Amino acid sequence: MDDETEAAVMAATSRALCEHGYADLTMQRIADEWDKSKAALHYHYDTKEELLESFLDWTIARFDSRLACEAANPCERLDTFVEALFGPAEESDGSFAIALLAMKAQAPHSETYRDRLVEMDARMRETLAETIRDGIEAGQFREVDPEDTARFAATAINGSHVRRVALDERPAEARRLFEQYLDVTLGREQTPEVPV
Amino acid sequence: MDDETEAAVMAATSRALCEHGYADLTMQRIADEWDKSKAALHYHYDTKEELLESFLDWTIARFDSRLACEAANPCERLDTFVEALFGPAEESDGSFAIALLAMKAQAPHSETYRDRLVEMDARMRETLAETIRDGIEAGQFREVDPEDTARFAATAINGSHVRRVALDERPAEARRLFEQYLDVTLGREQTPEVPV
DNA sequence: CCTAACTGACTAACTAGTCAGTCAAATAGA
DNA sequence: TCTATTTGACTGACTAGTTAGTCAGTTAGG
Repeated sequence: MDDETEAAVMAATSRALCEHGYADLTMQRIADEWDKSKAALHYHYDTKEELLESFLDWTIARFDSRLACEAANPCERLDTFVEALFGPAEESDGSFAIALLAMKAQAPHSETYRDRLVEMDARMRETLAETIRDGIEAGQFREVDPEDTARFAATAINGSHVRRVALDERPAEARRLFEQYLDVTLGREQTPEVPV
Repeated sequence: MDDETEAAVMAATSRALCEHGYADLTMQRIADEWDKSKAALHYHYDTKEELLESFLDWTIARFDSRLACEAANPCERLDTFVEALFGPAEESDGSFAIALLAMKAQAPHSETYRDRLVEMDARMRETLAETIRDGIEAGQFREVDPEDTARFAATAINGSHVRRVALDERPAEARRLFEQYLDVTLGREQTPEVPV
């Protein structure tokens, strides 16, 4: 199966999942979004389970690639991070967040899902912790515990994610508070007078 | 329908939802957990949708009652809050968190769910903001913005909740970081030297 | 002509919801 | 008080519709 076909199926799955939700996600609906028959779907993926695992992999890969940043400056790297998580792409679309939360909610019932989400989280935290370590070493950030700070930041990101999906809260609001938290905690910029 | 019956059905729904997940939650499975027939369920609740809306109401009511605290001291009220969210009940059980996240993930596809979750969140944030306001007035907390701080705290709580369900992370870990955040942000206790 | 990609029609299993009838306990009538 | 009737809670069997997955056969390109 070529990459183009895979991408088309994954995009169709994403659309179907956003429109109908995980509970009402059927092979027929994915096929409809793909504009092919249900049997064509089964030609490429033996079972629904197999398709959905591929979809989780694809989703995580997209997430990883968005977070990738080669900048040397820790501050800059953090900005890219925030931009990837709360930027205009997230603001307008939201399908990514909806699909990902659907699978997070399914994690307690699927070891496969859970394992991959744990891996994805570990990678994100490691990226964050490393950036914080570098920032401290460069004298740009305060001397916080990098692992703890990364974990709490990840928790805040997870929280923003749920709120965006479950409460339909604007990512811009979450972004403002998250950046404020980073500024205060890491001692970036000028005014830690009245922190939040 | 008496309260006892309702409680039994709600508990059965909770068990079925935790065991099978929202996607595989059927009237038959709820009935099995209740040890009654599927028809008995339809005798009390006309449709599955009606039953699940009742279940969300019941879940939110349980959440609210857990957060209730009459203490006058803001610090104490905050402690009760943390205890209710991360305490031993949450540590051992987890069914509450799993069920709630299942419905949060479903929110984009159900206005009813979304409305109720938004209300529940507003109540939680208002409780937090008021406690913070009182704490500032009493000179116990730093002069932070109560609404912003409450919103970010709520986001961190939401995040801990997802991590507990999706990543199977221990609540005790989340609690430690959350309390550290509160201590530093609100200026509780002694050492804001090396904040996280 | 061969093969990869695909279709439409099919099946077996499962779904929400219905319905006629059961049964015990409450209620009413004498 | 004894009996007749009603009522609320429930059951097992049923229906109509939907689901994942199969399969024989079609089609287009090399």
